Amino acid sequence: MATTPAANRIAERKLRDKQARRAQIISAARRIAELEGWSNVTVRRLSDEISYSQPVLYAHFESRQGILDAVAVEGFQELGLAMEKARNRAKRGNTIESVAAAYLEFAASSPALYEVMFSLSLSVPFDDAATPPELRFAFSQFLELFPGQSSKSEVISELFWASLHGIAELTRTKRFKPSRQKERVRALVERFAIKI
Amino acid sequence: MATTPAANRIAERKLRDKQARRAQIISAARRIAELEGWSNVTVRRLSDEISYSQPVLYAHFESRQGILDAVAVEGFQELGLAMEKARNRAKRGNTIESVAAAYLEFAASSPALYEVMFSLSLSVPFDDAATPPELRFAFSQFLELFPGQSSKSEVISELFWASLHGIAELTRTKRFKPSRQKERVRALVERFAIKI
DNA sequence: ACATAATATCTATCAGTGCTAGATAATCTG
DNA sequence: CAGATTATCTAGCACTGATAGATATTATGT
Repeated sequence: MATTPAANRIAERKLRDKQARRAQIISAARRIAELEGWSNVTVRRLSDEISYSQPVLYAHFESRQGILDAVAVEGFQELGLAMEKARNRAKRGNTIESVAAAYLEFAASSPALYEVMFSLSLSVPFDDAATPPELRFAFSQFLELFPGQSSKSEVISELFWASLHGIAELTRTKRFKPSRQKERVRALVERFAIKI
Repeated sequence: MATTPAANRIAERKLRDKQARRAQIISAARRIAELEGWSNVTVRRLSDEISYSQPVLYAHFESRQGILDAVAVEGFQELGLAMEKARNRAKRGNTIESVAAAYLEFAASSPALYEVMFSLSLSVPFDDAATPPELRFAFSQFLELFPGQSSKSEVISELFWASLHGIAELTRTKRFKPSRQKERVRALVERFAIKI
């Protein structure tokens, strides 16, 4: 029953291959979504992209939705990192503006990614044991902006997130003219930088 | 070639029937969406509901999306009316809070309707000649809240709308606990009632 | 009143979707 | 090297939105 070293190396290689293929699927889904919309991200299309037959995808993901979820989680990780970077880079006093700009820049530059991050409603709840750490990490960047132990600072963080999300979403769905985005951010920062 | 009065009455009755059927379709779509989600609003299901064959729906709407659009437009009309009512009912000084509460109440009580109103992105653009008046009417309620001729008040209106939309959306997708909604609204109103 | 034109509606079908069962090929294990 | 396990494929199901062509119903001109 003792697994030989050779067998170990083989098993490892297989695992690597599997993970690589998983990454390929996610990356293809993301690329197609960004170029042609999520409705064109079909299981058949994805299996074509990775040159495997259709059922192979179900060895990596439970369902089509599972693929979208994986893309979304990747998106939350990237968004969190972008915000963290913006916070660290900012000069004293305008961290809020810096993070706001980074958030909206992320949403604008990857609209399909942003879309899937917030349309996977029921499958990935937030305040739950099953909430992906990537999602928590992203939200923690907001909490850092409004330090304080009270539940009040948490409410402010949520509100700031909501405002940014609203701007991003109304821009993405063509309700807002992109031209006035700077004015919007300025007005937003004005209202959140002050102590009330 | 002169159409007789009888023929006129018949034509009118036919028109009435057609409009009634159109209303039936929209109402069925809305009901099913609210109870079972938009993915269960299929053309076949709708044709069942009105006891006609499937292709009949295409005499009323160009496509399935056209049905969703019609539901969304109806939603904007109702949202605008709800906000107008809240504004008129409010005591002097807390119109902003009153409208905010009405907005979130609308979104919470008809989540599927709210969803379709903001997910029909490209098919109904905002700042366009083809923007439905119902959509303009709803947004005009925000403009009334922040009177002033300058473009600044328009930016504030947009920002307020965005904040409410963000709250509504993050609540709908289970990112926010509904229990703290009152605190959020209070913090939001604080930030928008003041003059900066 | 009746043949003809126009309208309303249906049945049947298309191509495409997510997903799965069952068969086959490739690989590992004792 | 035989037997078990794993990887992969082909073929199919039930469903979707949408449309073509046939059929029934209604209106119109003489």
